[in-house]
Amino acid sequence: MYAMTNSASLCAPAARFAHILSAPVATPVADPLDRFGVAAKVEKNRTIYFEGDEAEHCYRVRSGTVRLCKVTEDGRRQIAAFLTEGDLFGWTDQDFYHYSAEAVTDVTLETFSRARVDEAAKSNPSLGRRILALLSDQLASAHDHLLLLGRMTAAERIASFLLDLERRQRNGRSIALAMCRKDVADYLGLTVETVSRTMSALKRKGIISFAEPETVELKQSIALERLALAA
Amino acid sequence: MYAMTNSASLCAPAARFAHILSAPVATPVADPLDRFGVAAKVEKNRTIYFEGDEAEHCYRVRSGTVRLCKVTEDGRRQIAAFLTEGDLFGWTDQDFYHYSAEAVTDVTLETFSRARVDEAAKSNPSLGRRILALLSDQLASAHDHLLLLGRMTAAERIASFLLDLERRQRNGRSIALAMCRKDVADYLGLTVETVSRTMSALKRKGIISFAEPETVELKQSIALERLALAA
DNA sequence: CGCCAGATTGATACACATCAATTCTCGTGG
DNA sequence: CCACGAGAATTGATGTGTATCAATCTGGCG
Repeated sequence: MYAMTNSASLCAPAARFAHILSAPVATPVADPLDRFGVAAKVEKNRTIYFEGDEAEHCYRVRSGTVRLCKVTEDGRRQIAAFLTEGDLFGWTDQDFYHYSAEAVTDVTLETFSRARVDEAAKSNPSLGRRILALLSDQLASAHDHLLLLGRMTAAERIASFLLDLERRQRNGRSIALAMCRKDVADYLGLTVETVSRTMSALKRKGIISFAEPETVELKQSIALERLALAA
Repeated sequence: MYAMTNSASLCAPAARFAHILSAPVATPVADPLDRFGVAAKVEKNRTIYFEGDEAEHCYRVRSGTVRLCKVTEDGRRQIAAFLTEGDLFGWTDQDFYHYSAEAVTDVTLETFSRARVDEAAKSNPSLGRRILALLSDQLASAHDHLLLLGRMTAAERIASFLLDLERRQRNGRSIALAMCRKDVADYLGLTVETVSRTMSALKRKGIISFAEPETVELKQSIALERLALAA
């Protein structure tokens, strides 16, 4: 286990995975990736790689949550995705990462050298396909996210977000938010205050409930779905 | 050649990166795609395929402009990308298209059967690479677009949009807008009125100029770039 | 206990949306 | 050639959703 705690460039291409926390990626049979992943740990709020770093590695999340984001000179931030167990990121075809990757919580990762992956893909076409499918999924999620940011109201954004989280973590009725309100806001293109107010409003209406900010229960998924009616 | 097969967001930085994974960059020789494309024409404002349709074909734009978009039940629309000559689209790995493709102008296309492409990719690994690079570029553009929609003001959005168009069509100083104001608005997450007002304001300040709505000249690119300072 | 960061709540401001006229462009037919 | 109509673009008046500014409130931790 190497502590990658000292930020700098640990590199991996900016790959934007499923919308939020994804779960799929089940690894039924021998996953070709299982062979050359190198484990790494990253502490909460450390940067895994910076936008613009040379893209030398790709990653898979073992545990914890990762965010992919961009920041403007004047500090505005947009989060493109939250990644969780099983999610791949950094799988770009370009020379430099297009997005920064940061640990939302303490995280354990598997890292893959691009050169090695590239090599492996030559002899194993199914690996190439796998990466293709990955990028394709990420692109689809990004497109949904565009609609959300360009055309949805605050309530609709929150509703979609919560439903998305629920879909990805099938732990009964209650959802664990690994990220703080600011992260949610930067993912949804809102401010913390608006996120907070909107969630309070949903709570007041009995559509959701929560005692601490990081554990939310969906009381009326139907109502939420009605709100999130998009696409 | 298709230096920018890329499509997604117009606010993306020019593709100035060489490829790592892929074959030597500048090999504009015999494109494997040239072999099995079937020509097709689509009239202005016709739909090429609908979101949710089975994804049976992939396309390359020969001439004209195509838009990729999503529409909600209540008619809100988000355009994810405008595509022009040389751009590829519809190259998903999923069974169904996740957005619609429509002709902004009269368009000529080359269509490729997915089955055939899949077949060809098996024997020709460089084709697989090519598609990978394509998706990777589209993803990068989509990420830029997320930042634009989530965190930029109307003026910044317009500025990025115009600069992006300029970058893509190197025809001297003046830019031809193939799309109407509504399309621009739906791409930028604004209303027609705001697009119109913002462009008028830029014109009043002498930063851009135009006699007809569809031909814009950038008088002070520097000022525009200052506005679009994002990323 | 007291500090501090994160979350919530309140008061107010503002950027953009909405509603509503014009104006402009262009195609069509008298 | 001009009147006419229709759709697109522009401009104006007004509304509103969310941002901004500013207090509290809360829970974890030294």
